[in-house]
Amino acid sequence: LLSEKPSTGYDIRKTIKNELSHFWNESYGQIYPILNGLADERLATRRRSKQKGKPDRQVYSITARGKQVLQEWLSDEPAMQTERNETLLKLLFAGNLDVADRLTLIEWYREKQRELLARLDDIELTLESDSESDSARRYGRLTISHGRAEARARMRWCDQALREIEAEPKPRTKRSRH
Amino acid sequence: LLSEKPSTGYDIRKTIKNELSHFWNESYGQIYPILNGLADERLATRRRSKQKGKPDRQVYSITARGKQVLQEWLSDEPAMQTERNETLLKLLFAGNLDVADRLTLIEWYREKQRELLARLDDIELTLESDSESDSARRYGRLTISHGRAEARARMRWCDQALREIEAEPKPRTKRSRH
DNA sequence: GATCGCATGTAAGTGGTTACATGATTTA
DNA sequence: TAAATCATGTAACCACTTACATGCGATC
Repeated sequence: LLSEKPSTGYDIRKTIKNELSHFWNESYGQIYPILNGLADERLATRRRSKQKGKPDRQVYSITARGKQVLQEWLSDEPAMQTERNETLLKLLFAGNLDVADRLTLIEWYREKQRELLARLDDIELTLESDSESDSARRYGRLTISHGRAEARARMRWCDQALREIEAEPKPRTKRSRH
Repeated sequence: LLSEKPSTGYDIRKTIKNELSHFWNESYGQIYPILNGLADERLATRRRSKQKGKPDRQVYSITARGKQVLQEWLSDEPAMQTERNETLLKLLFAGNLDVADRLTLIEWYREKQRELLARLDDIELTLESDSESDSARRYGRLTISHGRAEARARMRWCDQALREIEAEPKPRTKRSRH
């Protein structure tokens, strides 16, 4: 983010929350120590900026060396994140639940995707107004369309899953005969 | 997994790798201490089983209390995982790369989705032959179709992204005039 | 003779969140 | 007057991976 503009830890957190939260997140507990580390390694410089009535700001700017290291990192193959989907994990063991709870699980997941789509609309607006560079705006739009494609695919899957669960053959258990 | 059948840590790792790796992963460093913890909390019992020529197996079985705790966990709303996609993160700053490297990034991602689809075919076969219960097989199939829906959506997005990047207006930089 | 599968585990390190501490100003 | 926003940071804790240690038997 410093390659776009000099920022404080607080700024960075805000940007991530407003514009990147559909595919990335960092907490203060990560951001502040990392910025310190960047300064130690001379990948960024720090400048204290005084304000009236507000705490001092620590403004970090990327250095030439920082830009170089960034470019090297960008050229490396991305590390694939370990996929984790707790909904699917629960679904796999849904045999331990009754049918109503299985449906609730999928409906909950579907609702989350709907919420994500709504949030993507907000992020898109922020992105169009706040992006520093043309390329950040252009590629930001692509991250949005990626999010939408995934969310829509998941919603369609939910619809299919709901139909299948509703159509499940009722197993005649010992209990059901009473 | 113990609700399906009694298993050792080694078994569990294998099952996760062969049947759940498209949406979940655990390493030995997690599994063995967790199984120990389950036994401590009386959610599972441990039985040492001797073998000829092979190390002893520690076989864990779920207890009644374990089944109850499992059902409670299944009934809770899933905790949504923090989404992280390093490809999108790199894409957002792709303005620092030349156009060829931007295309390479998306092509790499597309290839990963193709590989995932191939792996899903393998997982499906394992699942059909190895699943313990009917419901595990039925819901296992649903996790596969979820994976396919996501992978296909991402591939279509890649195709779109590649077209857009190729069609980008060439910015007339100072360097390009030489 | 090398490597793979079986089998259990630990130690060190990394990555990450949450809660806390502090405190002024602005907004509801 | 309660709360949100601005602003920086740390400590405690949790989650997770990687590498290591051990060792037999089977396969290539």
